[in-house]
Amino acid sequence: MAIDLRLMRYVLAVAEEGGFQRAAKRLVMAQPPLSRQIRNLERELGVTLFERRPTVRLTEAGRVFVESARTILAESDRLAERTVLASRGEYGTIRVGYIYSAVFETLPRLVAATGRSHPGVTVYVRDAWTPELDAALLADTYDLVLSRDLPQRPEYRRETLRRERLVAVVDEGHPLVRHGRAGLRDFAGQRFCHPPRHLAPDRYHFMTTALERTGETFERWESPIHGLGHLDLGDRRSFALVAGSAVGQVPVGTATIAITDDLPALELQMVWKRDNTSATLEIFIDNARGVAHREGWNDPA
Amino acid sequence: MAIDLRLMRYVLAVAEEGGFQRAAKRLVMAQPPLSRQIRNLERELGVTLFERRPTVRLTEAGRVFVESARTILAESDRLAERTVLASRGEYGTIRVGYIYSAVFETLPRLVAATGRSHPGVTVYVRDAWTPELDAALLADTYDLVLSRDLPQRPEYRRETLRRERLVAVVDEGHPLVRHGRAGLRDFAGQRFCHPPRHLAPDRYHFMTTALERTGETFERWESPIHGLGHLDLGDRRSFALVAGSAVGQVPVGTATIAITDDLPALELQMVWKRDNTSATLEIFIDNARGVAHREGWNDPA
DNA sequence: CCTCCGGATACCCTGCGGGTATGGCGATTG
DNA sequence: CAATCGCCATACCCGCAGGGTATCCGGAGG
Repeated sequence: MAIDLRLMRYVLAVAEEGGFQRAAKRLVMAQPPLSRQIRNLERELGVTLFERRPTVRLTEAGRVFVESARTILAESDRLAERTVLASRGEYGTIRVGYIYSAVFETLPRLVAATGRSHPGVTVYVRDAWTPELDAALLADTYDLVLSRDLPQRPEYRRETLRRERLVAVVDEGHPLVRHGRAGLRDFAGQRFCHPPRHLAPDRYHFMTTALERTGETFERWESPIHGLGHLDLGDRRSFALVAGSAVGQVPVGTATIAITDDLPALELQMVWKRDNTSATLEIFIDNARGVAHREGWNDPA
Repeated sequence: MAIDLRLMRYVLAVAEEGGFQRAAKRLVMAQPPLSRQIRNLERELGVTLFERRPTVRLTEAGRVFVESARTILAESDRLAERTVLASRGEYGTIRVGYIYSAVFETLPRLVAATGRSHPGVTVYVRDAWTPELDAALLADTYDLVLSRDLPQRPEYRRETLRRERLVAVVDEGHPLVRHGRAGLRDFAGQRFCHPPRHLAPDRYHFMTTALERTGETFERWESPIHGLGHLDLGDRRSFALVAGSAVGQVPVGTATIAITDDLPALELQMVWKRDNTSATLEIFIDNARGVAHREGWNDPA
């Protein structure tokens, strides 16, 4: 015979009530079977858990038993609760991969909203570049990905989460800063800084065609490192282009300038696999839709 | 009905074997009752734990259940084991208070020996001065105390653990260092540094009488702080007196000099309360006796 | 010495958990 | 496409673990 939760409850009741009769009352049962159960347990373990005379008190071994039993019982109580929550997707983990530019404002909002409405949901987040996100999503390493130009695949479902205008990031001493806004051609001849080209080819294409359409020429500089390396501008004739949600979040020493050109908006998309049936994922997606709606993420700003 | 450990084992078996028949086999039972138990559980929770067609697989909720169930089962397995160990004193906590001078060598040896022979025993240690140790022992805050001159009380049992000669601690540039040994009168006129007098009155008395018996006079300096403050000697005409086990353990910049006077040995005693029936305490005491015997702690060195 | 309180013992009985036989559904194969 | 096989579900039976009632016993208090 193995020790089961019932026996733990019995021992706990006797320990806490300090007597078999009171404990039996609390357990809504008669005293003799309770006494017998505990005696059987003691015989099986070969250990006395209670001194009974002159008064019922825990032995040292009893104290150890009670201590462990308490945590086990507490954990088992939560087991049922958690399982029910999990069936509705309200308990569990969702793994979200995202491109760097989502870290400024979009991702934190989503995580915060999910955490507030569903405290049992853990959102695991990790940044990466587009090719890595694609591979991870395919391999089911992530449940959902926030990206701009993930390849089209039949097994993917995608939804546009946010539309953003471009803004330029420049050194705070840059001559255009005081206007606050500028056209791309105002940057003619200056140095365009961008992230490693092979890590975000579509994005690179989007930006270079925008620059070419101005008819002007630009110097170029490709940052060798991931992340926000291309924002380390270094002088007053360099500029980078990022999504509008970065405004107010760029590194110290830099400033943002709104771009007035009539360009198609940058789209940030949520992408997940059609066959991913996780209810937690559903909840996260619904939440994201709600946030996008409330915050007006569909009108480029 | 509540979820009990048996059900957790069932779910776990089905999850790990990937089928009801194999799981039943592992559980040494027939398949139908197993299926029924799990279906009842699912009904009670109002949650499906397994997809059964086309193949038996865990649902999201099932994964959460299994995850929690694993830790609960592991913990319950340990419960019985720990309880049995505890009945022999081999699992539990013992709280040991000690005076600073035991920290050099004596206490670590005892803790290490106990940890090696009884991995389930946690030794909680705390240093303090004699009056504090006395109060804590009386109040059952500690189970055992290592001290030199605790008051005699009828409820205490005590045993001498170690006899030690005095050694002097001096700055490493002190003129007597190169001899390695000296009589107390060789320190005549120098500054005797000692811990706060009211915190170890008997020790203070022991040392001052030893100094007075030389017929010489000494300057005195009472450190205002606890701990090893009185070993912060500062010049080459100061000395402190400590128990011999401190040799090789004193702060950098200081050195020890053996004292050749024929003085009564310093006794380090274990003291505990007669009515403390903790089996863990017994084990610790037996261990300490063993270490003292093996290390020859009874002949002053 | 008696009483009373509380745990232990003796004995009964019910229902839960497990067994056997069999049905049903989906996938695989000639 | 039919037949077969694998595997889980259903139906029904049974034994015993666990709970109930009645009673005994030991120690503390008056």
